Amino acid sequence: MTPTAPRRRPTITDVAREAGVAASTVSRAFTRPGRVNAATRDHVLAVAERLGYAPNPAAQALESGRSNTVALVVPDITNPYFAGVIKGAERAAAQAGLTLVLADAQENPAHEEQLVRRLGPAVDGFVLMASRMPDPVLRRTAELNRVVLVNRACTGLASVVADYDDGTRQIVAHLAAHGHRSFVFLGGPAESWSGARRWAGLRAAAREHGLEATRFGPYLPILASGPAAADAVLAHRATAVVAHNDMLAIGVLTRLSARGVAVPEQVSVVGFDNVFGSDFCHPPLTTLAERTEEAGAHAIAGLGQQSSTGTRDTPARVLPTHLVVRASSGPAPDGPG
Amino acid sequence: MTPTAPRRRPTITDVAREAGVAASTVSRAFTRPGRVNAATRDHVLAVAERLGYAPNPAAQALESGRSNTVALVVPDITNPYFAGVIKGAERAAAQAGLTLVLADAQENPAHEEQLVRRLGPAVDGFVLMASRMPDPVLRRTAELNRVVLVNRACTGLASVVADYDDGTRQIVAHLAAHGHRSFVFLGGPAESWSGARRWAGLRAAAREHGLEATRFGPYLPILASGPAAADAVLAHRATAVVAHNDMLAIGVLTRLSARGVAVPEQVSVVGFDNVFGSDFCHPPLTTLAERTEEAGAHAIAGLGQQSSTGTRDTPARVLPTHLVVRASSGPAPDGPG
DNA sequence: GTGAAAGCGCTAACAT
DNA sequence: ATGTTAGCGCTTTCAC
Repeated sequence: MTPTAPRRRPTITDVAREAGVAASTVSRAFTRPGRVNAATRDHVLAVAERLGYAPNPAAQALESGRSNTVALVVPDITNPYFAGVIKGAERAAAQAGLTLVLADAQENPAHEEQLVRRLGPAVDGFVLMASRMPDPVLRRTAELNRVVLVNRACTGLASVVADYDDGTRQIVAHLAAHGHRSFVFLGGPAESWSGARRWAGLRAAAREHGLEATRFGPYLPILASGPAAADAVLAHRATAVVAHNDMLAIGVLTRLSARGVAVPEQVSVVGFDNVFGSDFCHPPLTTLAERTEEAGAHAIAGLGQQSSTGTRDTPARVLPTHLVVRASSGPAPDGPG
Repeated sequence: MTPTAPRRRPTITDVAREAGVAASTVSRAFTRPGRVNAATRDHVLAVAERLGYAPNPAAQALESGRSNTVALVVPDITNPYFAGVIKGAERAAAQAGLTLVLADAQENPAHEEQLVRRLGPAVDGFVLMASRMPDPVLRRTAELNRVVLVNRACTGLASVVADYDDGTRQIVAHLAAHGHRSFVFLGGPAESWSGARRWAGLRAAAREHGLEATRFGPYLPILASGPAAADAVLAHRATAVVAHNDMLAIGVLTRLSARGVAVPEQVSVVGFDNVFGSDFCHPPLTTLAERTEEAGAHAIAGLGQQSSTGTRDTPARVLPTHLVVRASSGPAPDGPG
């Protein structure tokens, strides 16, 4: 049997009364320890500690207009792809003395918009990860908030993006080197900005290398889309397939294995993201890795820059990508290799 | 080139002036739409919309003492194990009109404590997932905040826990049915509450079934601990191994495969958590699944209950577990099966 | 049905 | 070095 509701939180006034000083002195003891007599300060801090006092962030924010809190909005917090970005952002935020709150847009632009509206007044800025909001909404959002986009671009807004042009070139070069003459791209959601960039890059690189590229889809970028995607690949008699992301790629691997198709002997499979699991699926997946932690850290830094310089004219930051070659890709069945 | 800092946020006063009414009317138009003339209300809301006004949560919270925000603190937000809990909590929170913020304790009790202290005044309550804070700290925290624990118990505090007693019994029964006479438990961090519960349950069930149980470790519950753990298992000539969690189990699988040990022919492997990846690792992992989404939802509900009833005397809630049998476990090499 | 005024917890002038 | 005062944006009596 525990007591009832939590007891009232001590306020700065409680501490002041208990310590026999004015509220402003208590405030100073916390925020400008130098500007108060050492003895007084120690006494005040001791009383505060005893009472379990902690400054109310809401009140602080109201006064200063700054909450020292930034929000990171991701499309789906349970998608392992975002783990790296979150980690990187967390570390950078902690280092900058900022509290990071995470919010999940639940793959829903409307929900994302509502989230930003609700959180907006309470935070100092947003990192919008792979935002699905349309450009105009994004721009309107940026009028009232500091914003940095990650893996999404929108003219006039700061962003951090992966170098898909180079990354897709690496993928196509890898396939071409193994004697593949064509490949199939399994596309993700139509509204996905990164999906569009990936396909555009693949197509351009294919042209450079004289490969034929075909797009299938769209597929939901999840394991469960594997069977449909894999069956389409088999029907097309493709020797190589590049999936929108690793989840889809792993789903394809599972289906191919179930249908007795050998990977990479009969079909090579390549994914994007290098997510958790891509190294221990069967066979381990060849995939394009991004510097996700760096992206998260840069995004937070970009936010900080906007605060200090008072401008948001941060150039779009492009982060390198690199192909992680594992066992799921190899020589084309009819190729020279 | 975009403008400089975000423009000042419109306040309730701006809307009031623009709409030609008093601030209190604007407030009512939002919070008690019934108590204001329909025409006035529509006009006010239209003006608010045009100005892009959104109520400042900090100010609302300051006044009412309630923020309609709850915090979910997890030890490591990138650990796929927590994904289900997060999803469940999110859904329940949204349904209850609460904003859910996520915070990452970074596997660090001190950081967790600091987080709770900072966030405490700004939220209506905490869901503490697998908290690593010592009991006394937990109790002190609960004096100032509404708290619900998930997969952690502490007398006097509300909690939602998985039924490890029954779950471990399922695991041991499964191994016994396959003719195993003993197994090795690969333990996780010493301070892990669930780790302790898992081992206690396994030991008790082993006694019931006449199996011999040995504990190794502690190991960090991550993939990278696999080699050390697997080698220990081989040196012990064990026929079955139960790992603290799936990450460790998958790490073990990888090492066993590298060392040419057949699973499950030579060694059966069982994990805990049924995480993302346990179904597509090689071989797919037998593991004890928890109802994680339900746990998250119950935790939020528990918080709501504490608010409405004004008491925190929520009974500990025990959620069933079930063994997902996949290809990593089978008959003992020398057994009857 | 609507407006005026007070106050939530805190900080930043401005005294002293 | 410390106390006093005003005000951040909002809600809530209390008048009208």
